[in-house]
Amino acid sequence: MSHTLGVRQAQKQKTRQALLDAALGLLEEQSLSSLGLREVTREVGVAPTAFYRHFRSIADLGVVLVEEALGSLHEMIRMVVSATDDPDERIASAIGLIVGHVEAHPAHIRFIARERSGGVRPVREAIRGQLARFAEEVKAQLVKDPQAEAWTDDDLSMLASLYVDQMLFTASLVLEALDAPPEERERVAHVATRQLRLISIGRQHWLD
Amino acid sequence: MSHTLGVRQAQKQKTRQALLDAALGLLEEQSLSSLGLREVTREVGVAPTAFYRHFRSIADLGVVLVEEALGSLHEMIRMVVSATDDPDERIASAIGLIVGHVEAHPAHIRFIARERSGGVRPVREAIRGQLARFAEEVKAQLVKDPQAEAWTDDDLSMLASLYVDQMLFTASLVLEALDAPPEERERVAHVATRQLRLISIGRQHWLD
DNA sequence: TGTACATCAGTGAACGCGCGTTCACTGATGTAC
DNA sequence: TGTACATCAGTGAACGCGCGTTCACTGATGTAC
Repeated sequence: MSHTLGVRQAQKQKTRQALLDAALGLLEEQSLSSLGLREVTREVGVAPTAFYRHFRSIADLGVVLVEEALGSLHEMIRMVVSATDDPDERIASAIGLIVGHVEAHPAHIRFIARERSGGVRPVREAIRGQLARFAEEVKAQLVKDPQAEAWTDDDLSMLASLYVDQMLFTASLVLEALDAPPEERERVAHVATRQLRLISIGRQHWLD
Repeated sequence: MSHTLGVRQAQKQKTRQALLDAALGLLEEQSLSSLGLREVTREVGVAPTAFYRHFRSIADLGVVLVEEALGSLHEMIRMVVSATDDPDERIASAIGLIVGHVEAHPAHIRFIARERSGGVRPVREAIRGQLARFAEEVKAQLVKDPQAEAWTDDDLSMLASLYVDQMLFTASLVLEALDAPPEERERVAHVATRQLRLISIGRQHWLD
């Protein structure tokens, strides 16, 4: 068990992860630019100075959180796009995956939605970069679809980024309704489904 | 000239507006939750305590900024929706209006995009409320369209909120490209145009 | 028009507080022989 | 296996600083007669 990591390294990793988790928890109620280093260490129960053994600054920690949060999203997007061929089934499965993902990682989604245009530049840029990578990935999937044969490269990029943004937007809708009564949550899922369907219909008739 | 407002009231309004303008300027580089009261008064050149003659807190000032920023957006959305009948012309005019608006009020747009999911609850809620009002307004316009006759009420609401979100999203795309070279700005406008067109096509075939 | 008093936007000193960062330290873990 | 030394994650005291908020104030503007 300890043949890969010494006790010391393992403990260090544990503290580092505790700092990340504490920060993410505190960010449910505030944004990164107002999060204090002492707040985070207090939550974890270590001295403020211990922070510097792991991160240069709060902004630095924020960039790591971006990677953590979007790593899990990555996996979800792959599943969404590689679903069945029938458009309505694909949409239903996408909504289901998004709802499941938001329920499993609400704090990650909130963090990304909030800091995407937040006040900390390196974090904003890390998010933008990752979302661009997602769009490329989605585009690579779209290319495989026979429906896409006659599409220009630019139009495929446009469609891919529209999908990525719509997905993130749907995720924040779902997030807002997380603590709402079930009928409100169903309404949100229903609206999101039809928004995706409208985009899907536009896609089918794009070349008419 | 002073039959409606005394010299004292006029001066007070001027200081108040200066505080709002200074705050908006400072918010180009940070988010509301990290903006300090002393920062704002320093920028204006008044004593920190003067702030309290106009606002209870920074969050309070933020809510006023929301009204100011979305007041001007209001007007723009009305113009966008009430454009000509031809879909492509309508889209071109919408993009033109959005670009013009972003160029005229970049700080307002940045503020709304940033604080829409930012860390200050009352501000977030003020924005959400105003955007819901926009969606209703757009829906009222959509109802007048003969194309919409057979649409259900729910689907019209869905389409209206999709339009509002897409418009805000387009505005933030344009904002990001504001200082970019002209070819990048054209590319953004082009992508935004085709995204709106795809939605428009989906709308035309919704009932097929 | 002139005078006497009331209002109130903006002032400036003072406060207690929590912040980020520095520094020399400690003591458990790791390594070499 | 045992010993002697090196490493380094986490500590705790100390610092200077800017923050939000309080308070009694000042002096120009407003009002009543």
